[in-house]
This record gives sequence, structure tokens and C-alpha cells, in this order.
Amino acid sequence: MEVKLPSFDSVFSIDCVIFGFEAGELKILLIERNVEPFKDWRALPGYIVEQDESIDDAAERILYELSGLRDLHMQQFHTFGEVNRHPQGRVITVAYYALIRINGQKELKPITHYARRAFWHPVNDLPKLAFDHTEIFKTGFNTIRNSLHHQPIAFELLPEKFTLTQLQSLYEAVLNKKLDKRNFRKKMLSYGFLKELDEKQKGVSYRAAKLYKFDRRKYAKIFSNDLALD
Amino acid sequence: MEVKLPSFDSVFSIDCVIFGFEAGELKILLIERNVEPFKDWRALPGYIVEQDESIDDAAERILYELSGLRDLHMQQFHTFGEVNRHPQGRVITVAYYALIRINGQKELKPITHYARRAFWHPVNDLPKLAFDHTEIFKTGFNTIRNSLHHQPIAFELLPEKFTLTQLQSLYEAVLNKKLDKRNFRKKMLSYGFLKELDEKQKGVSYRAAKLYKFDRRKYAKIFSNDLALD
DNA sequence: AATATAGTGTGTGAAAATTACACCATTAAA
DNA sequence: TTTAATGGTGTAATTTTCACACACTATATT
Repeated sequence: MEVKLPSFDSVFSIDCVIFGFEAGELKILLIERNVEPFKDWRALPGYIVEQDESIDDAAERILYELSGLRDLHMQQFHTFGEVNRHPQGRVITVAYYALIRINGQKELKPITHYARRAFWHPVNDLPKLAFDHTEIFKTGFNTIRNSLHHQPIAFELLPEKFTLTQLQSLYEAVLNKKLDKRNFRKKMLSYGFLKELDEKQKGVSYRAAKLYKFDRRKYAKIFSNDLALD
Repeated sequence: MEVKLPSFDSVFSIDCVIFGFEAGELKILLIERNVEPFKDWRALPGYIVEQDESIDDAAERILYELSGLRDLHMQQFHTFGEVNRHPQGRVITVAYYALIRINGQKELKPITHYARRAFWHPVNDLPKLAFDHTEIFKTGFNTIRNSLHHQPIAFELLPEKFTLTQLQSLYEAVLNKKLDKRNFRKKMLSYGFLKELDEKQKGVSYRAAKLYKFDRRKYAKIFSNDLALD
């Protein structure tokens, strides 16, 4: 079955590495491709940038079309421009990451037919991905690992109300190492951007943990001097 | 004088923010444009990526053609993709930075006629730049400021043999703040990647300072656990 | 030869941050 | 009531950071 595909001279595309956290595991969003090339392969959600949209806008649109996910805060992290990274011709891709709470109920439904389905997959034990997407994923994972201490990454992945244990297990998943419980809690609380709530966890068959909220205002105040200087 | 210019549908370009250090001042490389659009303006060295070259290769070539500089280690830092950033059409640009010792004797000579000349300009007090190059510069400056503590940035800007005072003044220039001399020296020496030489500064009309070399091996060993994890 | 000049080179104590480490409390289910 | 599972807490030792001031040395000038 030979398929005749168009060939590209000069095309921009976007690829998205979307992280989610569920059941103590860090996951990313994959699609199953429904078109050539790499039909039936797993891949990062990605597609071509239109003439009249900025790359930031394109990233939002493309993610939406392939997964139904909207209004994520997407952040560019690297551009991949090897000559032969795409079999149809010259395609340079700008890679974005975003972080999202997997709410269980959040349904993933591709809008276009380019993806057969979209699904969450644990970052450990990823399948072989189309194009150079494995490399893109690794670069993205390193990126969030490095911004964990400077950006509110953890709080975008967790539900609005979370326990300190959940927060810690997310840190452990991203950093890939065990942390000391007492030191972790002491430190997180000392930053002052966690609001203790009057609520407790429900539905667990052991002592229920206190719930906390992330205080974005205070976080911004504390970390504002991190970068910048115009 | 109306000039008819081609218009672009979909073009990749590269722009370079090249840092140098001289006379206690941090500088960047600018060109004077010799062609429309923005003829006669100051700009970052930048041009269009060819069909058959990777963006990393393109960055090296373009910098060479516009300035005569070669073999710098260029590092991509951001891609700019607003729709109207280029007056002739859709041009997405990948920005790179590099660091170089300004040796005084190193001559800057554009190879192509696109640049009339290339020259060093202090990062403070930059003129208005063509396109969105001022924004690109700022992003690049923030990038190196943030990697100063994790990458051997300082040592690529200094001559091979340097004094601790020179090293400190470079840190001060990049971070834009004064540092304490005793603490700075203590800390730098404690890292163990500075090799003290048996030589001293020459030609100064005051007590000559010891010269040091940067030990790249030891540096790599110390900072290797910073990133990565495949 | 004396002196002015300019930058080099050094140590200590206080405060803050980091690390290592173990046990009782609470809840639901059996 | 017992068990299984996780929640929650404090302290001491160590390391790191920070603030801070003065004598030394090489040269140029008179």
C-alpha cells in the first residue's frame, strides 16, 4: 500500500508535551496517529502552524484539535530543526509543554481525524514514538524538572486542594528521588505560599490528611525577583 | 524611494545574541544593516535558514557570514513567532546566544553585503534595534543571567588566563550587582575548578594579581548531575 | 629615596539553611 | 479490639551564607 504524500519545502509545526499527574504517577498525553506518515504510531500531539497565527496561538489550537484540551498555559521550551526529522520534507517544530490536572472525568476527544484517540501514558515506560518525539519528550521532561524549584509546576498538576503527601509524591516523581517527609513539609510550609484549609481528605481508609491550597499571589511575590531586569 | 521587496509565506530565520566581555564591560555584537527592510539600522546578526541545513548549522553559518566569527558554541534559547514580527511576511526566528572572548585583535568583517559592518556594543545603552531584536536581546540576556551559576559562561567570556578580580567584575556585570570580594573569592576557590597558575599579571602599575585557569574537566564533574536523566 | 596610588589578598563570628533521624496519632476495615 | 495504612511532628549537628576592615605590594612620580 503505497501512499502519495505531499512534500514540504518549509513548514513550521508545533509539538506538545502535556504533563499530568494521577494516582501518584506522572503521565504525558499521547495520540494515536490516524494518517500517514507514522499512521497508527503513538506520537506527541502536534501539527502545522497556519500562516496567520502566532506560534503561541497555534500551540493552543493544535492541542485542542488533537485532544479536546483547552486553556492550558503552554510554554515553549525548544525548537527542533534537524534537516531530516520529518520524512516529508523540511519541517521545523517548536515544542511546548503544559501541565494539567487529570480530573478523571476530563474526557479526551480529538476534534480532527488526524488523531484516532488521545490518552494519558506514564512517563516511565513510554512506547516508541513517531518522528523525533522521544527526544522532544526527554527534553521537555528535563525542562520541567529544572523549573520545578522556580515555577509553580507542581500546583498546576495537582487538584486545587491537595495534601502534603500528594505534593511530595509529585516532587518525587518529577525529580525521581525520595525526599524526607519532615524536611519536605517544613520547607514547603516555610515558603508561605501554602494555605492550610479547614477541610480534610475524604474517603480514605486511614487517618485523613489536611488539605491545602496554593496561594498564587504569595508565590508570585516570593519568586518575582528570580528573573527579569529590563 | 520605493523599493519592491519579495514577500514571504513561511520562512525560518536565525538571530544571534553574541556576548563578549572587554574592559570590564559586557557587550553584544551588532551589525549595521545594508539592505531593506530596516536598512541602516542596527540589528542582531541574523538571516534565513537554508533548505538543507539544520538550524544549528545555520546559526553558525549566518553568524560567520555577517561577522566573520567562527566556531563559537551557539546555544538556542527561544523562538519568536508573532505573525507580524517581520514586515515582509511570515518569518519565525530561532534565537541563539554564544559567548566569546573579545581579544582586541579579533577583527570583525562581514562576508556578505547584507551587513555594512559588525561591531561590539555595551549591553547597557543599546540603540533601538531592527525588527523585534530588542526583545530578543532581553530574553537572551536573561537567559545567560540565569545560567551563570549552572554553565561555564564566565569562562568563555574571559581570556584563558584571568585574575579573580576580572572574574568577579564579569559576574557583577552579568548579575548587575556588587559582590563582596572576600566571599566571592572564597566561594569560587571552594568549587575547585580554578587552577592557580605560577604566573602573575603583567604591565599593571600596581601589585600584580595571580592568574588562574578554568579547569573544564573538574567543572564538568561537579555540575554533571545538574540536568539529564535519560 | 621617599611617597602617592591603586588594586591584591586575607579571617572570623553570627545567622540561616540543610540534613539526618523515630515514634505516636488517627481512621477504617477486618 | 486489633491490624493496616498513612498522617503528623521536633531537635541537634552540620554546612552554607553573609557581613565586615585592614595591611601588603608593585609601580609611577617627585
